[in-house]
Amino acid sequence: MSVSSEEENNLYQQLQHQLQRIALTAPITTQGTTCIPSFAGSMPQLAPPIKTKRKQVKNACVNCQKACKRCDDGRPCQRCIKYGLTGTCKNSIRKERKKGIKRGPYKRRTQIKDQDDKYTTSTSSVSSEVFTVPASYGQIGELPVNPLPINLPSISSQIFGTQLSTLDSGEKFIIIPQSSGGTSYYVLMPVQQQNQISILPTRICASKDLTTDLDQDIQVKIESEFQSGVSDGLLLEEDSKFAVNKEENYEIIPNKEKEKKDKSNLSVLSLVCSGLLNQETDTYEQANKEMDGNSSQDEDNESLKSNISDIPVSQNLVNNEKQQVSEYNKKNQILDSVKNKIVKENLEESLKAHNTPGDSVKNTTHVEPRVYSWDYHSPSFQTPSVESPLLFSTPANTYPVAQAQYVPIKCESNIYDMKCTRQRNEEFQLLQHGDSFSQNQIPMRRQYYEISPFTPSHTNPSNAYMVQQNQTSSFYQFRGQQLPPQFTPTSLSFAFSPRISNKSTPQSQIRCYAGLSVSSNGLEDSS
DNA sequence: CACGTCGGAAGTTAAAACTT
DNA sequence: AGTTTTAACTTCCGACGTGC
Repeated sequence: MSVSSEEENNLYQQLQHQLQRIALTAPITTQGTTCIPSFAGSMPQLAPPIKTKRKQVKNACVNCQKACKRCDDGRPCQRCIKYGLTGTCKNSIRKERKKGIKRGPYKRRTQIKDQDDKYTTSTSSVSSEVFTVPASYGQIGELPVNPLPINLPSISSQIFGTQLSTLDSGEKFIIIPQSSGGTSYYVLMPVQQQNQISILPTRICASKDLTTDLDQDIQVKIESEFQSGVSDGLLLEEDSKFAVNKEENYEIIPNKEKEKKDKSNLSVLSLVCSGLLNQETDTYEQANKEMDGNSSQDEDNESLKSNISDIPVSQNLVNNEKQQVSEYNKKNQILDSVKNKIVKENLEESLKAHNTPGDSVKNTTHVEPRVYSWDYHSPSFQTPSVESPLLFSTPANTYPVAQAQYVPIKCESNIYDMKCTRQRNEEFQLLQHGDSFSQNQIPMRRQYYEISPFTPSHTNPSNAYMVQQNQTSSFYQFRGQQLPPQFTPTSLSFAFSPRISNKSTPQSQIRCYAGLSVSSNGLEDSS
């Protein structure tokens, strides 16, 4: 089924209208996100309905081919009928593809492998395998899709397939399976961690363009030091939480020596060190604000800010990071001490190399301020953040490591209401694109991230899963106590799973979509 | 306004290259 | 043998020209 531009625009208008209705007006504070589209202070914006994947027939008729006009599968096709060319409306003959043409060695594979090495870690812990892939958000059906970077932890097969599982870290999650080989995903339920702040960001986005030679030099030196002097056991689980956006403009600092065979540990270390080098004080200030007002840390930040002009930027940040990392987990202390030592040594060396004689370090060191897209902290109730990945989806077979996805979710109740009403349901059905996709709808009536176990829908012939309305979930409870209501700026509306029932969907057509909305306080939009 | 032409962007797909 | 990458190949969008 093809959708004309006019129909497409109509659908877009409908969806935009729906989102306008369900959007709540509470302003949202962002943290300078650039990797993820910002929804701050406004209703969710759909991407303009301009670019959609063009549908075309496998084989145009000779007349349409000659005229370079749209054809259809019918013979005669509609265009030939219109112009009275039914007699000559036949499939065009396709040229046979040339054979025996030699190609050079593939290039992209090695590049991607390098990136994957940077983005992933080789630790065996389920909870620590986090990496980032671009997912999709935006509209339903054929409406535009934009990339949304999300964290996708790999998940071990022995626990995959259960409906409610607990990670080593104590976090609970549910599995949302897909039939027929589609990419299943899971929803990770944040566990409140009392008196503990997640210091290490689960991913770091640094602008590659701003990477300085100085930092790279330091990083490379650190790697070599670790390779020779640090045992594998120092590579801790928390380190592997570093992951980076796979988008082109947001990469972790590239290594100079990329082609080493066993890079896993070095990659982890590289990420850790890069994070330490790159983190900005402001980032922590924001993080601390999110973390429900840890006053002592706020003071520390103020102190750091006041002194920042007196200390070379990199060193200042490194020390700051080191201190916090140590607080975060004592297991990192050894690692940090070594890093710190190396960083200091290399910083001094680098500064000597970069400075002209007689200049002070402060005046001559040119360290560009890092541009952090966002800091994504482990989900917690202290940090409901607009930066949290809201929606998720990943094309099947595209990211083979990602069998599951790691997404804090709040579904807005309005979405559910929209689905319930007959009229809107019909609209929604219109928005479904042909038979290519099925629906995973995750309605929510509760105030928070709570989400009930998913069960297959018996009324829907596809592989859709819907929540059971009357079930009460224990998710988002901490030690048996219901968590108090609080502001939650994010929400999820829809998620579509690739593949549908017994229809074969080519890999190129496997896409997922979801809609975005914004809410506050879990209140329903009464309009 | 209808229709023809056509450059080239977008999409498809099969062979080559690569991995397991 | 299976998967991924690449590029040959096709479709058709959209700009433009022409004629009625």
